[in-house]
This record gives sequence, C-alpha cells and structure tokens, in this order.
Amino acid sequence: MFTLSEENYLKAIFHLETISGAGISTNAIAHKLDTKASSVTDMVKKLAEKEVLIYKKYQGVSLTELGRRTAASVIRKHRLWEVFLVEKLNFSWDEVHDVAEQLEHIKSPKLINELDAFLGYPKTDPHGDPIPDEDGKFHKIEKRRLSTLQENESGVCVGVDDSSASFLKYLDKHQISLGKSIEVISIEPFDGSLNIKVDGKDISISNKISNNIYIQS
Amino acid sequence: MFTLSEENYLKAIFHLETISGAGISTNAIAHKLDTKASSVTDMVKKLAEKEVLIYKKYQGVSLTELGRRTAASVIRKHRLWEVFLVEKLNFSWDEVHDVAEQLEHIKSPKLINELDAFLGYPKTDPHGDPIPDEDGKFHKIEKRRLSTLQENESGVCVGVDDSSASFLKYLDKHQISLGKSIEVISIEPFDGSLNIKVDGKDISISNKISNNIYIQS
DNA sequence: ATAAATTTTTAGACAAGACTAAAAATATTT
DNA sequence: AAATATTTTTAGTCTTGTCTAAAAATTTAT
Repeated sequence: MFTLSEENYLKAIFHLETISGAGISTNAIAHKLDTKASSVTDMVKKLAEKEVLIYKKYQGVSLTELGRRTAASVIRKHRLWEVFLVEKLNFSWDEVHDVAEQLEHIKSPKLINELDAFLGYPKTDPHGDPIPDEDGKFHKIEKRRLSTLQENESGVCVGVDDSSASFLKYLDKHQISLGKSIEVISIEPFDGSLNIKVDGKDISISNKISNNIYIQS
Repeated sequence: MFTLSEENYLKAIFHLETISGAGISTNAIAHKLDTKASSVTDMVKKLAEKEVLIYKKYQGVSLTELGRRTAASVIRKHRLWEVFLVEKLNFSWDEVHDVAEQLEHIKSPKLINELDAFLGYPKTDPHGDPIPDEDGKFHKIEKRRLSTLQENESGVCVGVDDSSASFLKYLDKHQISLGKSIEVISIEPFDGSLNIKVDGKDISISNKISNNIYIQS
C-alpha cells in the first residue's frame, strides 16, 4: 500500500516521464509538486526501497513497471471521479480538479470498478484525456491541435492541452466543449488567429487558444 | 479546517455523547478509537485550543456547539456516501462502512450538496440512521425495537442497532432489509425468541436478533 | 479515612514528511 | 582545464500523531 504522499510523487513522475522520457530530475519533481529538492531526495529513496522506481544518486529516477501501474491506477481513479463529478453532480470542467485530487486516493477496488460501470465505462475524462484500464493501459487518442487545421477544414473538439480554470472558463464562455463541432472559416496571416464557427456562431480566437484545443477530423 | 485525525476524534466523541451524555472520559475515547489514553489527552488539548470542545484535566470532555456541528458534518458526509454506495454502486449494507470512513473526509461543500440532491435528499442511511441536514440537525426517527412487539403486531423495518458485517449478513440471508414488513406470529416464552413472517415466509429469530432490529408500526 | 486500584496526565521517544543550510557532485563557461 | 554556476545530497530540525513508562490524581474498597 502507498501513502497519499507516495501516490502523489508517483503520479507526478509518471506525468513527467510521458513528456520528457525516463530519467526525471529531482528538481523537476520538486517543481511539479511545489516542494523542495531535499524533500524529493528523501521520498525518492523510500520509493526506490519499495521498488516502484530506480534511483541512482545524481542521476534522476525512472519508474519501474510496478511504479507505472501504480501511477496509472491513481490517474484512472482521478479521471473516473472527474467524469462522475461532471456527468452526475453538475460540476463544470474547471471545478473538478481539486476534488478529484482528494478522491483519487480512496482505496477500494470495488468502489472504482463499480463507479466505472455506473458511468458506462467512459474512455476519456472531461478534458478529453484517456482513462487507463484496470491493467494501467492507456489507449491512444487520435487528435490534432486546432491550430494545425487549414481554412475550411473542420473537426470535433476532443480535448484540451491546458486544464487551468481560466482557460476552461474561457472555453465555456464561448460555448466550446467536448464533442462540439468546430469549423475554421479563415486564418489571420498576421498573428495566426482563427475565425471559427461553433454552434452556427462566428468567433475569433488567438493562436494561443487554438493551440490548446485538440480536435479530431 | 480539521485534519482527518481531528475529524475522527470529533465523530467518536459525538457518538459517545449521544449514548452517555456530556463529560466523555479519556479512556472511553481511547477505546472507541482503538488508541492509547495518552494519545487522547494530547489530541483533546489541541481540540480544546480549537474551541470544538471543553477540556478540564481529569474531568473528561464535552463538545461545544462548533464541535457538534463539525462532527455532524462528518456524519452527514459518511451517511450520504453510504446511500450512494448502496443505491448507485451495488454495495450491500455490510460493505459500505470502510469506504465511507474514507469518503467522509473529502472536503468540498459543493460535492456533498450535489451528492445530496443527486440521491434525492435521503433522510436515512442504509442502516436506518438519520442523515443530519446542512446545519447539523438530526431529525428524530420514530422507532421501536422488534423485541418490544406483542404477538400479532407488525411493523416495517426502519433500522438496525448493530451495524457489524456479521449481523447485517445474517439479516441479508433471511431477507430482512429496510422497508420490509415484519409480523410477529408468536413469542417463545422460554427464551423470548420470535416467530415472524417476512415476505410470506415464517422464520424464527433469537431475542438478541430482534433486539437489534428497529421497526415502525 | 486510609489503602489499593484505576484512570489520567506528563515526559520523553519515534516515524513520516517536510524544511533550511551547508557540503558534495555535476554542468557550464571562459 | 580551471573557475563558476547549478543541481543534488546530507545533516540536522520541526510538526503531527502516535507510543511507552512513570508520576499524579481520582475512585473504589476495606
């Protein structure tokens, strides 16, 4: 069994590995968890003892298969709870994160499997991120950034890259949500901003926005 | 804000007060929480600092109004989650306790109020215990022990006094659950055991059993 | 009303998880 | 390749919540 703190470290290291490969530095972990490098060294030694990661002094860490599976299980719980909060309890997608951070640490295999069934075995969370299965497998989701579309192309919103409350609130305001169909009307050559049509309405969004929206053709 | 441990102490003291009045002894708390009296003394000092209870050396403790409200809020969460687990996730009433012990510490006012609404504002948990409202008010439930019925009297099962898994499993086996109609056919004068009719079937139950079942006429 | 038994508190210690400050190792400049 | 800067680790401290052992207070028994 793992403590709440240990689970948070594993999750953080897992996410860092998916973007920058193996060999995660002490500093990177400290930054991600908003803690000090010395604290990370302490914890990382303990996690190496528990065989969820490989640690060599001054060399960074890499998750073992057990570590990856443990992290995936926490992420699975986090994302299933997010679906529950949005679909059943009227949370908006910018409100779910803090509560899911707490719920992801509840220990009960039956709970999470029944929740999965109750929600109809969802494949993605409210931000479009995949929900790993019981064995910790993530299925790949086909997606492109909205900013890569050409004029007159269109697609369906399937996720976001940035899950900050401010970004999600912006999307809400412009009625952009998962499943919405988006059509690129024109591209502003000067700053790369897009004129798009959503729900029959024309709006203009900056390149920074379109770069953080994932769509599927 | 209160820590998980503090919430557990408050809950325990609350329950002890409801059965034996104010002035709960250090030992009683230690026994209930399966900890040592010295640990209780330490914690109780801290809780007195936080003004959730009154503590005088060697005199036991009594909750303040703030303490009572805080304990009620934890109990409210516990019982609402129990309803959720039974009604939505197919848990049986003897499986809910351990998971609800964890879920009761999740902090999010929106979560618990939305959950309440999602469940249709239930008044009691799966064991028939009342769910306090947001202000920490418990509404009294009209009930008698099954063992107080006379021959030919009948009532509806509205709760149990003992929530141990073994007792609840016994009830399941004999198809006794909340809402079931129970009729006393005859009473055995020798040992007080009851012959009752449930779902049209006649069964015999000991006095110890009938004493732990609450019914409403 | 003393003596004996019990309960409660104090004092000191420990584990988990975090921190600061300083030392050691590694990276980067020049 | 030496000097400087950065990263990482170590050493020692702190807090929370627990524990044991011993002292103090209270209760029960004689």
